[in-house]
Amino acid sequence: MTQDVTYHRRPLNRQLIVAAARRVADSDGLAELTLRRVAGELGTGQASLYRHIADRAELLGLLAEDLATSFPMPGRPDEPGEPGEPGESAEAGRNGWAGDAVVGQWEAMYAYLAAHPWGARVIAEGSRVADGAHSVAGHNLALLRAAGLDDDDAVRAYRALWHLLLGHLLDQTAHPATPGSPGDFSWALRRLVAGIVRATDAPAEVDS
Amino acid sequence: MTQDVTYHRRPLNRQLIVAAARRVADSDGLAELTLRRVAGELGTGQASLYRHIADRAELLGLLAEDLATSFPMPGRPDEPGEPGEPGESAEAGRNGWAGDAVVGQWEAMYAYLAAHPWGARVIAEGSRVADGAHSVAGHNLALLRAAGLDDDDAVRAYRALWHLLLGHLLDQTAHPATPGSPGDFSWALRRLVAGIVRATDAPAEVDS
DNA sequence: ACCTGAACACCGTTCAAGT
DNA sequence: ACCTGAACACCGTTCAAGT
Repeated sequence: MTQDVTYHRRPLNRQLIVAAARRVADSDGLAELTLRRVAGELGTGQASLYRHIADRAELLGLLAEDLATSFPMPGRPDEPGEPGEPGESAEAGRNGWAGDAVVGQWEAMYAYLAAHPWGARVIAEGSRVADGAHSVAGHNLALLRAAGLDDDDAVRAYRALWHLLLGHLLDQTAHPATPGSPGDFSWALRRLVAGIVRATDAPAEVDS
Repeated sequence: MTQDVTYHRRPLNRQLIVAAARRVADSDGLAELTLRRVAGELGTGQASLYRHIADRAELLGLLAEDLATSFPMPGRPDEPGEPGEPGESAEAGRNGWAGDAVVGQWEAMYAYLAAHPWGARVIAEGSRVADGAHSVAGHNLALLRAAGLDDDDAVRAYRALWHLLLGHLLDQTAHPATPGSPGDFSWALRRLVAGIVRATDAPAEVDS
């Protein structure tokens, strides 16, 4: 029982490279994520990495995809969400307002990405939208359609929510000492969702 | 007609360095903005720059501040806004809805920053919020208070609008080929402003 | 006193030489 | 056939040597 996992050598596939890169980014930040460092983490030379990845940009893209595949979806049964307090997230979507599920989903995404400060930057810089984000994108579009949006508006709303999240996270990692940021995103998120959802079912309220 | 301006040499103050950096960023992008390139643009050695700036991060900060000082404020008299079509921006704020002025202001800011793709990145990465942004920040807070928000909510709303703008611009520069992005920001902006403004004066509407 | 060419310590990437 | 040490072309930054 000396070891079984931590002594990965030989095969050196993309999985191992991405895992090592994620380890470096989580522990020491994106600035320390150099190919030399990743190669050293795997006990190999830096040139060996180029047999499995095209360049550093592709590695960052794989990292973004790796992160995106495990986005939380607290509304769904088999998804973890926040392990500590599932009550708050589960409550969203049961109440009357159609936007609650959307708010809960994006608060979970915020908490998830806030735990990986490099994530927002990698996704923002990624030349391609992570394909692994398809499942969470589909889930979000379904939530938005359930709130009364048509297909076009659901896509626009998804992008708007994503941009708000991205801007908040990037500003946060750049200025970590700013006061009251955790609640700030929640405040903004609820206003944006309110503006989106009310715009679709409000016309009857306003016109009559 | 040989030249009269383009031949700056000798003094080499911060102003000239920032202007040269801005020229490089505008023409060739942020990736080409190296200290060697800026020094070459000014006809001097790269080491000479360090007598006027501490390091590259400070230069980017000065660049962000330079950009922030000339943010458009279309509602105010002596501010340029969009030189081509002042009618659209001036119209905002005259109509009944209190959010129109806010929407017009942020659409002008979007147009301004979209013309300088490096701007959003430089501001996002800047270790300090550009001090030159104080005037536009004050203007925005005034507009938000005029829309009925108290001081705390005005600050939160300003941050939320800024994050939405930042996320939109960064996503746009990363994926330039995305369809329908110009209208997308306007769509999201109007929903966010609606959610912010209605949340303050809506209670009377909902309760009664 | 002030400026700056050359050097230093990195980085991503490539390639000829190893097995 | 597959891997990799050493080299290449950059980068930001520093410093001793110039004027």
